[in-house]
Amino acid sequence: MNQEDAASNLHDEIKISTKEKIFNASVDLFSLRGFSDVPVREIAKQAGIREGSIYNHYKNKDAILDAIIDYFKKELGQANLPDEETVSLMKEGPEVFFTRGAQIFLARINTPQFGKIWRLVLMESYRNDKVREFFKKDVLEEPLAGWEEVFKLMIEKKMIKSVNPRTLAYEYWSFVIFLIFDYSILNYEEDFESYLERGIDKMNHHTQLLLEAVKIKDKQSTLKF
Amino acid sequence: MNQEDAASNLHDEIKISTKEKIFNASVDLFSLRGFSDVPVREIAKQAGIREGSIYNHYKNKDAILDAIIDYFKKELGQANLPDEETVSLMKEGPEVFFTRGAQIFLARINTPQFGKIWRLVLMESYRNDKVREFFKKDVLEEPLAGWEEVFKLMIEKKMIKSVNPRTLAYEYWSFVIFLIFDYSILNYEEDFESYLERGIDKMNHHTQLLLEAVKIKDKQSTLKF
DNA sequence: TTTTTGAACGAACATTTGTTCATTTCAATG
DNA sequence: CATTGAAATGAACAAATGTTCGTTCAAAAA
Repeated sequence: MNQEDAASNLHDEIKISTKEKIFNASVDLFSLRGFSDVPVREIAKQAGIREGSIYNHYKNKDAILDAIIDYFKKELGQANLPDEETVSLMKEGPEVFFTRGAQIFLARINTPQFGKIWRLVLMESYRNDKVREFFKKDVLEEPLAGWEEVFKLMIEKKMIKSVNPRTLAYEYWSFVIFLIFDYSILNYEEDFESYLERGIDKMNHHTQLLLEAVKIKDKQSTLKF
Repeated sequence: MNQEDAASNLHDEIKISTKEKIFNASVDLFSLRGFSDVPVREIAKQAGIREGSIYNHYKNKDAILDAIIDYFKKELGQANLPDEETVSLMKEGPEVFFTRGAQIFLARINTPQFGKIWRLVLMESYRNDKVREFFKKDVLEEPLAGWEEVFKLMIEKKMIKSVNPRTLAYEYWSFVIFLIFDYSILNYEEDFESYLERGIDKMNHHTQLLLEAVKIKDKQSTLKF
């Protein structure tokens, strides 16, 4: 326990409501073993209550999953850069734009909860219609459209060659999704934070290669990896 | 029913054993709703038998999943190009190599069963240790190592710039995995065959962009998309 | 035809599941 | 202190689950 936690326990005790305990226990268990493989009784046990109490706070088991997805959706929406910042960051040139942009984005989603819920979302997208719809819309389609705009703008500003911006958006975002996927299946036992650190390196490699393919200058730069 | 099927039914009637019926029903149901959400009774129903009969052919429910994975592993292993062909195909130049290589590979895995089992593998990699190990080893690590060798060879032959072959393998294969992932979550209701057709286009776009970044010639080719 | 053998059957079993509800607990309010 | 209302309890329930097993069936072997 670090100093801050100790202090807050002594003087400023943080009350975790029963509802939050249920929520947190569910995130832990669902993300590890999947929604349908976790009995309500086990959620209660992990939350330190009895199974009946859960129904004082959530209509049923499904409502817990719904709440988790809603929470994630909200948090994810707040992690995006506002448009003005996007435009001003672009003036620094494409390399800086992507490097800094990824840094800022990752810094905002860097909590252990996020790593767990990512895994949960990917898992349940296969079995739950609502989760799949969320994934399709909020994680794939909207970001893809956003990145398409970014690349279109870069082309207009002659920062990169005129290549179909849809293709570029796909190239960029599919790699992000792959990294999330890779984490969620193979590296979820690792700290989300330490995975993100390695992820940002991989992302930079990828972006550098992508820019190398679409850069306008004639001289070939030496790739540094 | 096409001519071939009709003919074989008339003269050369194909007997589907009960074990195969159970296997096929399980592939259908597991891939759609996930292993733990499919009751043994429903497998039996879909196979046209009673639940007790299943245990004449499989030790238990888990053994059915094991059998499916073993089957998939075997089939997937046979889909790879032998080394000699790889080397000879490489003489045609990188563009042809990737285009033809992808064509050949996809032609070999182009069965409806394959599409279903891909989805099943991705789903169960989250919940089943054996499936995850298969995925990690046979779907990620081994192909990555193989592609690293390919790129290393290309660099030695001065077909492409000297960029870390590991990075290039990762760039190439992660896109393949992304396509499989995309299919398994969002497009699994579509024909696997028709998805593969679109997939090969996307793959070619990706490869072309990747080669653009590592090609040796000074003149910049015009990307056709 | 009789015997044998393995598959199919389906009732039965013990567990486990999500959910309900009458009762108890307990802290805030009067 | 007494009252109140919300939260917690845990026994109980029906439904569903994976698996077992004595019996029936049918086709091959004798």
